[in-house]
Amino acid sequence: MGRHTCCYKQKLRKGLWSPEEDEKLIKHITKYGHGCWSSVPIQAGLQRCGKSCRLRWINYLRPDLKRGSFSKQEENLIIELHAVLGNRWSQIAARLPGRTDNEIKNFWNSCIKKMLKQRGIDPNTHKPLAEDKVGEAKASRTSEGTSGSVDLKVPAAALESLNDAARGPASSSMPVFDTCAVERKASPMTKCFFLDQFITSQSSSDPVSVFPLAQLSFATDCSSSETALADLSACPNPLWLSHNSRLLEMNQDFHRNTISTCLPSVPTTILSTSMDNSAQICAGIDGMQYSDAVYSGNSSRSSMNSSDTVEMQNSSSFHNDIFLWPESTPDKDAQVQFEKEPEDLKWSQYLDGAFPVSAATQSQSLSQPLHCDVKAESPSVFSDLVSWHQIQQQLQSSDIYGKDFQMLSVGFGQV
DNA sequence: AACGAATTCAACCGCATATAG
DNA sequence: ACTATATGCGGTTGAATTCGT
Repeated sequence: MGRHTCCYKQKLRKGLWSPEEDEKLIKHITKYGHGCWSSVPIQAGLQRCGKSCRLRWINYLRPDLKRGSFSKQEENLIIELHAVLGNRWSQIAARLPGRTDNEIKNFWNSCIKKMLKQRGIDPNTHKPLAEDKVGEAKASRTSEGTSGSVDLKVPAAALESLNDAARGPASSSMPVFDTCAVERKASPMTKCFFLDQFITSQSSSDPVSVFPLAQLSFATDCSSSETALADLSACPNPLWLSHNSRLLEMNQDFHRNTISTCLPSVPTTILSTSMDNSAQICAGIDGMQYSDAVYSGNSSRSSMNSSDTVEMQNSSSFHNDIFLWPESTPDKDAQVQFEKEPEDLKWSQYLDGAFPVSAATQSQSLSQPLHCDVKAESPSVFSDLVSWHQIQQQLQSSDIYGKDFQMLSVGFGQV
């Protein structure tokens, strides 16, 4: 345990990487992939430990990094996610395409923390600083009375910000979330569950439908989809939150169906179950207009390979932090892209920016923590996506599903 | 222009967990 | 089951850069 064995070896360079070292590492990974990180420095002729190579690649050299300053949306998302996840930077990073955990962590520590303090918000608790002290005292009193209570990190600040957003001009019909209601629901038995990806639709004739498009992501204190699901099964009163902490009012049918439909999912499965069950899993969400399908997620590493991730970059837009459906149809370039086998894509070409990757597709295919993107061992998702395209085309030609279908395609990954 | 303070951010460290043998 | 090794994560450090005087 502890320090990596290669770190004990002599003559290993430390400190900043030189351009020559970067070049060696890029060339090596471009040509061979990283494989076993501990062997990378030897094979690449670098006087570094594998760990250092990995870090350099992940945080600086990999081509799908966004770089540049954080957008307002990203900033808000980080704050909301932090309210739920705490300092789980890797999980937060998984929901911010092109950003690394290190980058987000630095941004949090250098900028957001300061900003929140200036606004009178405790960056740790996400509550107003003055109120926080009262809350602490209250918490200590209640904890004396309730042993073994669940540490429910209900994102009060996030909900506050959502309420602010909901009060905005673009969201007159948005639900105004009642933070008190959340607290009421937050009995010791309550747990929060998150859907990585779902879609809502609303028409005059149909009730709002919710399609749980991806796997159950995580619970506040669960390590995997499986444990989250086990918890969900045992939890009588779960709180459903979207990836960015939005509170979802779900009825019991939704809970039951989610258990049966949300587990390790591949795109075709998602499609079929979601489409088949869409009528059954209508949930009681009133007036919900946004979609959280903007970021997908593959937080469940146990069930999905990172290269299987279907990540969507919004070609849509936010207004007042509310997701707006795109008017345009899916990007045809992106479709062409996915119809190619990943093996056809030369990594070196990618590094050179040679092959045509639309902005949307770029983050789709490469937004998740790398290392798998280089290996490109699992083309299954691509074939699934081809199927998806075929179905999509059929459905579009039939013109039956109209806007719902458009929503689905957007949520599915803007393919 | 020069200096020190503040800030940023790449990289390191140590630990926990996963995996292979 | 146990041990050694590999990987990933979050906290921390410190060099480089920016800012203020």
